[in-house]
Amino acid sequence: MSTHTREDPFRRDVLELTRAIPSGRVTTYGAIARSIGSAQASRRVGWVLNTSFGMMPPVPAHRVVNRQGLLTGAMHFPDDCPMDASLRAEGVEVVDGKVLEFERVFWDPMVEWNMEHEI
DNA sequence: CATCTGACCTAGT
DNA sequence: AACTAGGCCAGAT
Repeated sequence: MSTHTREDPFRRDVLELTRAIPSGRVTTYGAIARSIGSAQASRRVGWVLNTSFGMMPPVPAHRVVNRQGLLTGAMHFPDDCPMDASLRAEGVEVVDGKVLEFERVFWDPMVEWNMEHEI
């Protein structure tokens, strides 16, 4: 079974956790990776999200940015649904491809997701 | 088949 | 502060 199927635990966890990010908040590739027990695999998180367009239920991949709050994945979004516009529509301020007040907007899955799920 | 690339990050120098 | 190396691993070359 190849690793890009629904069966892959890493992939499954990335999608599940990303769906848990509240509207108006953002988290990071590294935070997701750490939270699902693959601390070094932040690059893979991006790869999984890149395959998540059009999935049902939807995956709010625009809520995942890099550690500095930069919208490093922006170029992979469709022109009619750009990453920065999607964030602004949720009340997240973005200037020059960067989330303003990143520390305030940051949603930490280690705190807000794992604890809730008693991991 | 080998090597490089990338929606990244940490640790070490 | 500015590097570098290493780790992850699917696709592309």
